[in-house]
Amino acid sequence: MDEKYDPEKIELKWQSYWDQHGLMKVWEDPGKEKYYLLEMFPYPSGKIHMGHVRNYTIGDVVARYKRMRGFNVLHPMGWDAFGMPAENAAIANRTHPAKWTYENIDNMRHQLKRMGFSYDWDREISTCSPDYYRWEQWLFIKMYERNMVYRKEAYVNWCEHCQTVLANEQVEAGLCWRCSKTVRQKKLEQWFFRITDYAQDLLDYCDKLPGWPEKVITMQKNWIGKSTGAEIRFPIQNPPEGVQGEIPVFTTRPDTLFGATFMVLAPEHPLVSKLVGGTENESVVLDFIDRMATQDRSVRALENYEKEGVFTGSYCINPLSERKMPIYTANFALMEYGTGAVMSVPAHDQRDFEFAQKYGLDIIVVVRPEDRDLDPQNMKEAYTDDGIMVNSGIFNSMRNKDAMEKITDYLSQKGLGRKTVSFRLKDWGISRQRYWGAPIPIIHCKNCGIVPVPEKDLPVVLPENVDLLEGGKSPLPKLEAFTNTSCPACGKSNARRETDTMDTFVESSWYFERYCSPDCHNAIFDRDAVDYWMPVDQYIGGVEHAILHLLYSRYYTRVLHDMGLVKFKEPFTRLLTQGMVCKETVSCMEHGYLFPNQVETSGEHLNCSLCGKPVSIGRVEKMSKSKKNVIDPNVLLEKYGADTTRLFCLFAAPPERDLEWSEQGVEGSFRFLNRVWRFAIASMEEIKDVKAFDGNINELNDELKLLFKKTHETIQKVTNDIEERFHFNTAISAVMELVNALYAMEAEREAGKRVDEKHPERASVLRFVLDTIIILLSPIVPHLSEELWEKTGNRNSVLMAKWPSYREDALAKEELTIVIQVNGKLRSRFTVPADTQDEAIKKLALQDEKALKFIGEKPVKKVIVVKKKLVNIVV
RNA sequence: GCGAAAGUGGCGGAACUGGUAGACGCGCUGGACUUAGGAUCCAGUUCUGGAAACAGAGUGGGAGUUCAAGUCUCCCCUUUCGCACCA
Repeated sequence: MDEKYDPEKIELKWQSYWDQHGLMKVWEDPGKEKYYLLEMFPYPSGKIHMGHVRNYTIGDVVARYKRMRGFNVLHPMGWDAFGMPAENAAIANRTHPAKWTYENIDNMRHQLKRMGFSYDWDREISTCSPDYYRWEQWLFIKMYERNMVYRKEAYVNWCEHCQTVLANEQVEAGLCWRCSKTVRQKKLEQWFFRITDYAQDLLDYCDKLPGWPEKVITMQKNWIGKSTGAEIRFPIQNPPEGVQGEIPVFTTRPDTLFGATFMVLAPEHPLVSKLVGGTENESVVLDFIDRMATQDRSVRALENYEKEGVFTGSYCINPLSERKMPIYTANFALMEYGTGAVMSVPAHDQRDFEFAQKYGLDIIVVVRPEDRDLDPQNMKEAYTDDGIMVNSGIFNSMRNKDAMEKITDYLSQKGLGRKTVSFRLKDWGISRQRYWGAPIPIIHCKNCGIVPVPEKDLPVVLPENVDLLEGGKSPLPKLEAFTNTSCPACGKSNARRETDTMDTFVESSWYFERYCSPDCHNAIFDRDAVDYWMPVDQYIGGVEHAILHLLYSRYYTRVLHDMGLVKFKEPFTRLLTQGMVCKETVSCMEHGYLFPNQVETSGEHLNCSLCGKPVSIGRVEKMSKSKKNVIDPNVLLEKYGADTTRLFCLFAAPPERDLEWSEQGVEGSFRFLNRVWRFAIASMEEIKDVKAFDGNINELNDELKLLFKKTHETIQKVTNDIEERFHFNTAISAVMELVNALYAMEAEREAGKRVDEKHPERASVLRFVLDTIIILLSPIVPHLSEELWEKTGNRNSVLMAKWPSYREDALAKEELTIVIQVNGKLRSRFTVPADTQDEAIKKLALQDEKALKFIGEKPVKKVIVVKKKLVNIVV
């Protein structure tokens, strides 16, 4: 009976067993408490990588654990299947994005199944399927009806050569990634979601998400970026014909208004071209605007970016000081923030200060520190701290904090401004001029304007019979069979279908609701199912989605809530952001980065397999194809199997931290599983027909009693580690200790130290210990556990087993080790029966030989007794 | 620049509310079993001195609180991450 541990054999066996017996299927069961465990669904790029493996392993352990704790666990998986890589691959490989995507999905599904994850595959969804996106289109129309969607002009990265829009990551140093021509900012009519309507609510609820990592909450708050201040209107002096007479600005420092000496408009500000139209400044200004438009946004955001601007030739009037302020346009003013106009106060704002210095503009100090005066001539930088008001008319000598409010009040009374807030968060632009996405369900009619597609005509199916164009331009606008349509409102046939598709973040903003009833045909989801399952109890994914995906999902949930479709506002009760999977990089002088299999060992040295030269080991970095420090999960599966891979992912680091990949660590995990396997197989005969011990511990001898107690301690430790902190690494080491204890016991027996007869309860205790080890390990290494569970004579899948509880009596210590410190330093220790009183312990400690040695002649000043732990003698 | 997190053996990492620092694993050293083992089992492994008993030092650096500090407070250094012309 010396069966070897053969991971592949048993893993395939149990995967098909679970499948055939439908063990992973779930449905609503009002009699059971639900637990919705969700991992972020992947983009079907072709293969799963170690990041997925780690993410989904963590999730699977929790899902299986919660299930054994009696919860009705929803644990679904699907595909975030729209997006650009499919288009790129399609062009490169002369295939179709749909074909490419579905093939990838098949491959990745197969890989995930091979990992043994406990998904209910009947709930699988692909966002590129019309069954899915028709409800996204439906919701778009509902949002349109509620004025949650609107259209406005916005800038996109545009490559004139390829005639296409580019995503930010396709712009490399201001150039098109494909043709290396200059990318321009181009204005296009686009669709937007009014996420800013919810800015305040999204911010407020940040503090009502105790199950979220602090870090993510902070990132969300920063992203929403609320600031309080005032909107102030500056009249324009002699505005040209047909131009609004004033410039509204947003400022957080209304107290410095008297110090505003010039105005800066963003280059994109519509007023700029109007002000210079027909003037001598026109060509200079327009050149400047044009130059800014061709600049890559990332270049513009670079550190130490030189401030630069031009005078428009116009002036506006400071509403309080009545000073004539020149109007500039400059690169540091952003159209997206506030009103796109800045009242510049060089004395009290660093950017304005630098700009004023460069262009010789006036600096007026209006806030001075309490202990000194400021001389504008000699200032080296702006003074941005608090102080006392000066040069500010009736507000002089106030504290600037007080003046903020007073000035704002004064402005409101005079109708020159008002108190307001500004958010950094912008409305969500969802238009993509791309092919592989969900079509926006809108029809443009020459008579009726914008008309939503009627519900009965949904879905607007993305046509599959298209030729993708070199350069990445969407084929949709030229596809007449798609664009030509009749208007649903007036019936005229000269209407044109919208050809923009939706941002893929839209699909991922509600997929978790769709999982509740993935086959629902007559609604976006089944109301009862969503009421039962949602919200998600535990969401697990990478920090890279800490802002956009999570914020959009929170926003979408609010939209659904306000439409009365769901009862909750927050979709994810608890969030875990797992760390990255990292590995050292290896590179060769000649060949650059090397894949792990391009490195060969010769003696002590590591050499490049291409040229034989020695390689250098680089820093530990996130696994990435470009750095070649990747491990293919398939290779691990072949060599060690799914259980070892899972075990190592969990053991090497706690989930929220980065994990450093180590081949030797994987070996160690494999070795541990073999240890468990061998012990179980060796004990099989002995325990097969025996019931697990659950009797009076006093019936056991010392050896068995100790083992029995240790087992209960392990149950407690593992349960706490998983339940409270998801610290699987310490849970695993607790089980390792228990396994080591089993081996130690056998070693002692073999060494002949215990010649006494076998204790009558030995088999039953052993059975209890082994059953426990198998159950405790089963969420982590489910296949091995199933196999051993079966082999040791248990019935049913270990999935059906109940998570063990620990017996208080078995945890109770009989003896305590008391530590003796002298002046805080550890000097000695002794054991006492657990019920020894503090006074007695103190007495024993003061008699302790070693302790006395350190006390010597010195008088004892004080003795501190910490219950059940230690005695500190102060001399 | 602002904000957050983290610095513990040769390495990955333990140490719950201040109370035995280094669990568990890797690596290394020695031994056993073996034709052989890179398999397995056993023992050792923070550093310094010592054959050992034992003693001293020790959680990035420096101060402080405390009977007692990896853990709390202050200052500094380093690393990682996030934000960064946000008016």
